[in-house]
Amino acid sequence: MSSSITPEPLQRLNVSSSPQERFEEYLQTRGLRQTSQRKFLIDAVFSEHEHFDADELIDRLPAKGEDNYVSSATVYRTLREFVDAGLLKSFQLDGRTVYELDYGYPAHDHLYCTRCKELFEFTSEALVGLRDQVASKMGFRVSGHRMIIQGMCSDCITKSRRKKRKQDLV
Amino acid sequence: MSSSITPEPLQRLNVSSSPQERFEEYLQTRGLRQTSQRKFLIDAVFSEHEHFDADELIDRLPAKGEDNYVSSATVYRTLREFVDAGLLKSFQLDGRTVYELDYGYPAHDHLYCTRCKELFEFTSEALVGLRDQVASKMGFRVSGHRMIIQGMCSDCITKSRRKKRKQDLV
DNA sequence: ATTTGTGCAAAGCCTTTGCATGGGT
DNA sequence: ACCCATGCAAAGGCTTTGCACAAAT
Repeated sequence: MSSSITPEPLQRLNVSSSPQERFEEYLQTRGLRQTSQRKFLIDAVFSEHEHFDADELIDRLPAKGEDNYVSSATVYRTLREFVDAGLLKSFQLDGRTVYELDYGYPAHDHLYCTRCKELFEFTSEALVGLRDQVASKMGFRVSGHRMIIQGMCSDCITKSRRKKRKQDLV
Repeated sequence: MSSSITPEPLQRLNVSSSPQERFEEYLQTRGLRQTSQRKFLIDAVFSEHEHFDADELIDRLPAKGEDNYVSSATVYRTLREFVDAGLLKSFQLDGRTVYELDYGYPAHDHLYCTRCKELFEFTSEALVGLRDQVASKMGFRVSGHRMIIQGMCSDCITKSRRKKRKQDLV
């Protein structure tokens, strides 16, 4: 029961095909095309598993004039496709759209530190059980959920204590 | 245990002062002013307890030229103050900011029907317990949370079945 | 050859803000 | 009299879109 909460970093799951392969399949079944931009973006996105928004992604991509430059419009369009294809998940935080890897990673929820703005992940089977119990009581057919716990992470608790001590000395 | 989920409509709690009184207090302690617009808006907002966004609120307020007209800028500014004052809560849904009554109402979470776009409320003590348990494992100091269960409400399930049956007949 | 994708710039949507005027205290 | 609040219009931040050209099938 208490082991149902997993604060450890999430591991990639064993999945039969890579994100690249899965996206190819997605494109082919809909008569869409494989382009250099799409290939480049999928590699860029899956090269690290942080949370990011469109702007952050654009910042770490080649700038205009450099090789492999991709316009922002295409980045936005492609991020949507990745979500459609089940490669990424997206949600809203502080007004912007945040993306995270979905394909190949276990379902999880988030803790959000309102001081350092960092997102932490956790998994809890009990939460999913509770969700389904609530939904069934309400006659709902569940398709998903979004749980974000807001607060202050341990690092920030420490830092804010230090800061407060300093202030108290003045 | 099973009684910890409350799908029934939320009731107003007994609170010593009205939203109006509480807002007056809030304004006075900060040297802010009571204006006709603020009074009018607080009445408009607390006259029904639905979820709404700025646009929906503006739509049901008097139009430009009519009595008690309030500019959109003031509506936006005032909604923020209501949140600061603890009268309203706000959260993001599908990109827009949704407001709901907070002062005088018990804490709760939401089910969101992605078909009819309606929000339903539920309360669950177990969810709060789980939240605190997760947070403490992660060294977090909790300040709040946001849980939204997405899916299809019972009405929409019925409707979509009917629709499907019709389609099948064609 | 056909049809989708891309880049560019413009527009959209929701919300905030600068500024001059109006109104509480 | 002071200074906060309002209305207006303009600007902001993020995202989408129309269009002409480029590229994939």
